[in-house]
Amino acid sequence: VSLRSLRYYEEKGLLSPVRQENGYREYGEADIEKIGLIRLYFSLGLSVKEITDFFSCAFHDGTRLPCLPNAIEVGEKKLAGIRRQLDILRRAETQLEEYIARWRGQLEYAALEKENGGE
Amino acid sequence: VSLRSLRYYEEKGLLSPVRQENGYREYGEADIEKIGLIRLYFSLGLSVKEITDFFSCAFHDGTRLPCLPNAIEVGEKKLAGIRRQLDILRRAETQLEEYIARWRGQLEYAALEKENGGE
DNA sequence: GCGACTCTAACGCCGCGTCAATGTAA
DNA sequence: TTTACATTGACGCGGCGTTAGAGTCG
Repeated sequence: VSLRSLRYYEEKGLLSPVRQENGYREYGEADIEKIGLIRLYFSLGLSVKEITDFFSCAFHDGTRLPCLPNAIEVGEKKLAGIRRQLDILRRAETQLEEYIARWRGQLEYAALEKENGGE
Repeated sequence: VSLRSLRYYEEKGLLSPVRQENGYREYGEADIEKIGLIRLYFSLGLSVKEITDFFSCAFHDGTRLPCLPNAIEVGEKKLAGIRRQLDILRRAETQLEEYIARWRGQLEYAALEKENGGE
């Protein structure tokens, strides 16, 4: 986790580490844990706002049940987005494979042409 | 293709449509073709710079063969990147599926608790 | 007083979306 | 004149990388 990322999370209100007298940040265990969650959520494709929503959900006086339907909804939207992205990437993969194969073919053909032309 | 995109391509030197007397842009057939290529390359995950490289390759006095190895190299790197991204997304997909399933479970459990507690 | 660390503040990236202000065509 | 186009210019997004200038610790 880069320094800049931590700064960013804090700037966005996702994180609020305690400050020492000098102004230096002190990351407690809870912060570390939270950072892990943040990274996880980011890796799932969530945005800052969605993550803050999740957090405000999770830490609102223990009763996080009313948030569950919302979480499920957001999660499903994200899932749909991920699947769309997967589709796109898979298509790009096969396309690119074809292109590369074609280029290789052109290279070989050019090599042959050179050989025969050099005779 | 949005107007802004065309402006952007032009701004980046990917495109240079002829101007009419009034200053209006005129997109010829070659431009249209080029736009298609640009979109294709973008969809394959290439950056502006890589696309310009490809173009300077393709239009450098007909002999584009010396560019092929380069193109293949770039292509393979992109392919590797795409595959990494696919991996990440696939993981995110299953993770998210698990999370959602768990949330659903919690919801059901909560509903049952309420029923029983109400008795 | 030096080097290794920290801090804040700010700009840059990329592929555009989205205004605002102005000019031109029909 | 209105109205529907076109133009340039600028800011905004998101998740940071990176630099600059100043402070702080050992």
